[in-house]
Amino acid sequence: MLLVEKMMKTTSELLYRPNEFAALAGVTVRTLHHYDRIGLLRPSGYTSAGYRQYRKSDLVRLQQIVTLKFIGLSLKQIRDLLDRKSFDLATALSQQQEILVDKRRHLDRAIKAIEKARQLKVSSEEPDWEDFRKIIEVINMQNNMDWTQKYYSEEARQKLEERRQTVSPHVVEQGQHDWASLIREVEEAVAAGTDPASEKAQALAARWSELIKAFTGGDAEIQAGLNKLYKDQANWPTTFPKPYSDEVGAFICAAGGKK
Amino acid sequence: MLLVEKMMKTTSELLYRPNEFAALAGVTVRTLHHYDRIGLLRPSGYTSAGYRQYRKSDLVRLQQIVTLKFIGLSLKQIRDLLDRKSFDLATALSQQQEILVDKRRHLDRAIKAIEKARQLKVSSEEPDWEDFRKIIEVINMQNNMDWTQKYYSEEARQKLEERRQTVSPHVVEQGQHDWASLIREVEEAVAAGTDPASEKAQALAARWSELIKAFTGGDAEIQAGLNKLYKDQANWPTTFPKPYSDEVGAFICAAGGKK
DNA sequence: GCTTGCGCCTGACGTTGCGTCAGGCTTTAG
DNA sequence: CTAAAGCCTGACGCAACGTCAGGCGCAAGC
Repeated sequence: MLLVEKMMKTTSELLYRPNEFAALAGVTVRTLHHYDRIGLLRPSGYTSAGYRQYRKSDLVRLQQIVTLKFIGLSLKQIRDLLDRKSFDLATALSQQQEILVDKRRHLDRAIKAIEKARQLKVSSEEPDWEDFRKIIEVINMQNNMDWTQKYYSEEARQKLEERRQTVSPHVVEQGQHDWASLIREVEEAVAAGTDPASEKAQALAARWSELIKAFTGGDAEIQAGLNKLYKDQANWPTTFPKPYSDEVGAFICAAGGKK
Repeated sequence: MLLVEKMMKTTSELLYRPNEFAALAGVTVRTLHHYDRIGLLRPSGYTSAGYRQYRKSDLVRLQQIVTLKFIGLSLKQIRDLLDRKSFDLATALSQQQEILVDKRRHLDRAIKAIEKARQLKVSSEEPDWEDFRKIIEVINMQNNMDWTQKYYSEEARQKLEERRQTVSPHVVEQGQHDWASLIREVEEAVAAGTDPASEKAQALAARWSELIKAFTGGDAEIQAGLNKLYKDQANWPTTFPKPYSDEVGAFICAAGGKK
């Protein structure tokens, strides 16, 4: 026992106490406890009193942990990676990158939604919930595909999914923008009482068809799903999962858009 | 009792059962339970068997909840907002927007870090942890100011903070990029054994000073803090919070960089 | 030798927003 | 009338620690 303690003292220069050690990596002592308990980072040893002792080699590992945490990996993933259990870094990195990009897209949309909502409030003071909700619907329309599950057959949905994966994010962004502006224009046309038979309305309907084609990739099955979607909208209790209003749909229909 | 049940039946067209109701807003029944329990969304009533009953007015509230959740508010915040307890929407929105923008910055940096790490791996196959860590340090250098607390006086830090707020994100991005490339170039110069007195070294040192000046805004106090930082690096246990290596610092010093 | 103060330890509960059983009614479709 | 849905209430689980609470260990000053 005494011998062991003496040995530890002879190498004491290399040992850090929890406080110091944690500070070196910018984490808390509690975090060290946690990592110890879950087996992510075990101290090099314990004193006879149970104090944790760390050394430089532990610091390297801790830094790796912090680094991987920075890019959003879970502690479990980090453990698997560092212990080389069934994982390789390259795969993990590319997967994680995709996940982060997805998250960023969500953030972008949320930020945009707030932006628009704030613009609205400037003019109307009162937070018009209906408008606010619509903004977010439109922004999510093409990206958040949950509502499609109700209308597309499983195969059609898979096709759609494949298409989404082959389409670059930029194009999706573009499409989203196109939809938003087209719907806005149609709404304006409706508000202005434009004749659905007029040239302007025809042009709008043509653009609508174009977008639908671009969206579905010309797949008949998907278009059928869209038709079903639109019919159901008529007795929809609220407008929630509806990407555009009845008026807009009716106008386009009347103007001869294939919808 | 019988009367109450009858009344409910007479208005049964307006009532939704949990399943339907949840589907209308795209949430799960469990979510409704949760919202009920925490008092965020109480059903309009319960049947004698204890079944929850919702109506359209509840749906409006649920949609508001979903909408606010989309922009990242917590359920507690949403409750306070909808119940108009001490909160106003305008403030909440702008605050939330800032938070989201911060998060997006973090994501951007993480994505960039992964990007660079992957580039590294292409060339060296093995994931050089040291390099990987450095990448993230450099990316965070100007943005994640935790380490500055150790070196800057409180006033100097505040100045820095103010400067950061007055500087547009684009400029920060640019500066970050400049630093990264400059440090890389200096590292190459060191590796190539470039003479610190050479013209090339002088040019590098000049650029260095420029960046320091741009970074500190020419503030003497901040520059003093940087000097202190650099001296301490000599006996730093690891390179963790060091934005650049000893060699780079020594080279710039030798080449006459002011720091 | 004794106190003071800082640091260390081990539980153990709190947080956020539900998912996921488990066990037992109720309602509805056939 | 019966079986299949759907509903209910607990209660545990998750991620990554923060935050007590209660109790030692250790070095320094008296």
